[in-house]
Amino acid sequence: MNYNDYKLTEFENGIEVENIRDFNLVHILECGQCFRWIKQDDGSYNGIVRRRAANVSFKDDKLYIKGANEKDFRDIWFEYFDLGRDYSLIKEKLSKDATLKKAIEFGYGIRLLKQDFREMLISFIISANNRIPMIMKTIDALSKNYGDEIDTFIGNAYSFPGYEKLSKAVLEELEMCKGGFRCKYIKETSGVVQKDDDYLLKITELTTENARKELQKLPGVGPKVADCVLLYSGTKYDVFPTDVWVKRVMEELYFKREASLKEIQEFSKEHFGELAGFAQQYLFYYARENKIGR
DNA sequence: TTGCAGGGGTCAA
DNA sequence: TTGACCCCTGCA
Repeated sequence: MNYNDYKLTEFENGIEVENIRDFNLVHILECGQCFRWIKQDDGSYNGIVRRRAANVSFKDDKLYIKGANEKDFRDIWFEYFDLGRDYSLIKEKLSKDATLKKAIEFGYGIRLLKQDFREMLISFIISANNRIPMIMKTIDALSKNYGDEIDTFIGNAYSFPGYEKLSKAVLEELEMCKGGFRCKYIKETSGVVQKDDDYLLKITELTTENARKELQKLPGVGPKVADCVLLYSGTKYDVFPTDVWVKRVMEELYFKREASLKEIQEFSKEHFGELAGFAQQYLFYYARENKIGR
């Protein structure tokens, strides 16, 4: 799949992209990987990506992106929605596992978004022992207070703040964003990473195992957050972020008993290999929507 | 109305 | 290995 496989039509203030497969906005935007998309009454979503705001909707095999033109699609959205990847092939491979097949059929339109590494790092530090609505509120407040105002067709919006702004923020002011005990981690981690211009490059070049270790040196980053950052920034796909939902669904569907995080990690590595990150998304969505283990 | 448990982990002891 | 942790929601 590449850029030319999609037929683009520009309309006033947006584009229509035809021939999109394996795509469902609810599955993609509500499977816990992103925090800046808000569902509208008509079923479309408003969101902020990089320094752009957009409204996206999907019908039949057509993706509509308001606030974008053909060039934006090529520069931003094609990569963001991972449209170069053949998800039918991934699903086919993973569906050989009968258990996973069920989860895949349930979340058939899931895709892994390729998001900004810095935004993922800070966002998932915020996610620790937190709930999605709160995470979204904190990220929104951080952006309003420390990001840049960007001009958009849906009114004013704010880009996600850079490391420099966050590292220099006064802690007491950061705490106005309701990040609680995580605020000091945001500030400290931003400071560490900001000093190292090539941090992302360094992480990218490491093996997955070493990348996880390196990320965990940052304040507020443990194994789960490290895996989320790697996966949702599209840096490494052979990770298996294991939160309470994934732990529960693995115990219920595979182990049939309680299992340690270490056991689950080893199992996913052996069982799902290079595709572990994709498997995790289907399992997580299946577990949460069906309230597995609750 | 008030009070309390607990949440999509991490850290420190 | 275990408890504390910000803040908010749900529920008694």
